[in-house]
Amino acid sequence: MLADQIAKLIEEMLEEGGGSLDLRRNEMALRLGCVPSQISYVITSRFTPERGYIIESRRGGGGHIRIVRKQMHRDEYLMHFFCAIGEQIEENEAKAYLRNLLDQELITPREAAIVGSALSGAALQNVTPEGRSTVRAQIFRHVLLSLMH
Amino acid sequence: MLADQIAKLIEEMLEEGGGSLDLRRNEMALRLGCVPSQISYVITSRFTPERGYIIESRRGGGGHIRIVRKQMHRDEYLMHFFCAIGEQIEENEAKAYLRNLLDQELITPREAAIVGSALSGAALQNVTPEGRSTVRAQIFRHVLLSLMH
DNA sequence: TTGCGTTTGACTTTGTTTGACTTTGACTTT
DNA sequence: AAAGTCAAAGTCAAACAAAGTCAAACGCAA
Repeated sequence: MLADQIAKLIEEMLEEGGGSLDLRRNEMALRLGCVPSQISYVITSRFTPERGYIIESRRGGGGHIRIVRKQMHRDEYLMHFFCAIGEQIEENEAKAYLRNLLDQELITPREAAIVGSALSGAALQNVTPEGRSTVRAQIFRHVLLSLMH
Repeated sequence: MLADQIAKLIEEMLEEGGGSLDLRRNEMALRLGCVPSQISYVITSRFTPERGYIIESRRGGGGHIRIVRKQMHRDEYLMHFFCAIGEQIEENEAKAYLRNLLDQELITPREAAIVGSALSGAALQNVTPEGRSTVRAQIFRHVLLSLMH
């Protein structure tokens, strides 16, 4: 299958690039004889943050797509929290998790304060009360993902 | 890419000028083999006030462009951002501010990543698109407040 | 035969490069 | 001084060069 070939190629390139790579979408598509958005598809479906990849890109002349593989050693711990949070989370529950992360020395006190304030009811006052804990969970999970990178 | 080369050169010159520099647009364009307005483009797209630069210039014979990197003091700087953010802020804009905070060493790269992900469109996907930039601004401002303490 | 992952291509958005034209300022000439 | 000249920088829109988005079509396995 096309998508698999592309994924394989990207993996090879990642391998030889020591875990990171810059690619030009159009060029690669041309090389493989496929449509450029196919490359995007493969990247968004296979090289997701959940699977340990960071993607960044730039459009316009001289644009590119950068893929970085983050070595997962003990990020499983963070993943544990990630899963534990679920779809919704209350402020005090979030605070408890943060304390926990702090205890495990997975974040610094300053970082805990930053995240705590981002998740506070005050910061989310413009979100409807019903939506708040969902939004809070979403933000928290993204923060955890960013810690894995 | 041309624009990147120019930006790099300007940064080097800024460095060696201790944070400020005078340049002659035409001369520089000639040196780099590009059209003069390309220099203007780089300056307006990369050395913006938002990223902490002040630009002044004079036309006519003996004209020049002066670029100054401004450094403020911690809380002043944070307060500046706090005000600059206003009621709403787009993701791109927020990223630019974060880069700036990082440059000023008011936050660490890890903290920038954390806040960046908390403010990302993905983290706020459960907020209505219309409300998103308002919520983002609110969160960002609270994070800044937490940095002042 | 339905549903999910895949493939495609039209369209959008973002970023860059160029060049024609305008404005400004210093200097020179009347 | 006023007017003219020329050497800057400024402005702006068009052309170009990417990547992103999205929905429709496709195809296979349950």
